[in-house]
Amino acid sequence: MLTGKFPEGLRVLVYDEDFQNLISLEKHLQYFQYKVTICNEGADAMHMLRNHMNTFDIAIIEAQNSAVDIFRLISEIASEIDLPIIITSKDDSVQSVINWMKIGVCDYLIKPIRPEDLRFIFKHVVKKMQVGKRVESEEKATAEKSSSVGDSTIRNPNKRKRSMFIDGQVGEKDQDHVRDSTTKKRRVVWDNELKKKFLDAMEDLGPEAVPKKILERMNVVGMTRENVASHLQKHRMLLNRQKSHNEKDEKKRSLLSPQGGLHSGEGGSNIQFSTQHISNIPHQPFRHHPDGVPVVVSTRNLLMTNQHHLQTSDFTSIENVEESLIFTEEDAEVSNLAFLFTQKSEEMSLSHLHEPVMATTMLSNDNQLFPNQQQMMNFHEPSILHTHSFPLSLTPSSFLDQKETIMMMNVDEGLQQWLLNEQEQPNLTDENRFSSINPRA
DNA sequence: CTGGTAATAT
DNA sequence: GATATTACCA
Repeated sequence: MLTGKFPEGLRVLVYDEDFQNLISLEKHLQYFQYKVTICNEGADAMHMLRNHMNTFDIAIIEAQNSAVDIFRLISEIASEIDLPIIITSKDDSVQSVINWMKIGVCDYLIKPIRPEDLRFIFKHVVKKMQVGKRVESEEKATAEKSSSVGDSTIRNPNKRKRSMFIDGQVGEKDQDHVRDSTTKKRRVVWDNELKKKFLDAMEDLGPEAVPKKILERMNVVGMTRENVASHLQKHRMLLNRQKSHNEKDEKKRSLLSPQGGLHSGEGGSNIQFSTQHISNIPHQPFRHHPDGVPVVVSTRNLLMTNQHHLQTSDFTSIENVEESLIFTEEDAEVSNLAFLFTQKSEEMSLSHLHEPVMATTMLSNDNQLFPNQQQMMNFHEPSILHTHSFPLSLTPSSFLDQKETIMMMNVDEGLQQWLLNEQEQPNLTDENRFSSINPRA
């Protein structure tokens, strides 16, 4: 197998910070008939690998002993896409080699690199292929096993395309270069740039926006129709979620203010309880937490019950927060409250229904929660802090008539931090995502 | 064959 | 959790 002109044309991405090194590597690789792309910017290398998924068969990347970024980059690539990676480094310590091999690079070349080191780099591509082949035959075996049971519901026998190396020769006429060095398609990472292209295409196409056309308009090397379709599916689900949230907000608003005149403009900050009002309520189920900051949260069953029915499915990610924030576990509404605090701003603003709750929290607890008065004022519209804006027709007692529920919550430091930071940094950037990955020295 | 969608796998 | 893949339907 692997006859023909292999490894001629194998596509190699080379990253090295030193331009002279880069040129030298390129020259030698080309001498061995590799198709070389050079790059001396870490960010560029990352970009190429991520956004031009099926463009390379192997990557040779310089690991400067100092650059943690590179480690992160490689870790990321190694885990996200299935590409053989060779590290080049001046560091000839065993530990360094181990560290790199542990995260999945396939080889480690000590600088200075001899041309002979480069000549056989294709072996790693071959190795990957062999692994892929083995996986495939295993798959085939299990497939046969299961089909012998007679599963007539399986319509499409697995005809997935595999590496061109497998079951055949390489380097024949129309195969000017080797594609898909690995078994699987490389995973597309929809970074901001790709998302932007996608959204631009969507906008351009308007109602015509179907995977095929989006793909054309995006014009990203290596992207497939399936990739786009998958992302489109996700994109639509996001839109739906936002839409249904808005609808829910509408419902809540109408429940909050049947007469309609309650909210004054955007955000509809409507119901507020003053600390005084709350403390005047009889039968307060106050509880005390040893080291927690006591917070009185007031809400109405009417609203929360409604929300609960509509949003139960959104409560999947709150378990941890629930424990740390809330010690009144038995009440189902606790979850609703946790929800209010844990939703990302992108998905659900803290306006509408939530503001009253937040406002209550702050009012009853402003000193502890917002040691700095300025911060508190910045967090919410000042208007909601003015309990005097409370409409006469809706006195606290009228809320009590509608079944007032008071709960104690433990607001820990994490929540406070979140409250203070959320507006400034709603999301982690791509660059920060892997900040926890570090080489063990 | 292409697109949409839901379910499931990686 | 994000993407990929698959099944199935139009």
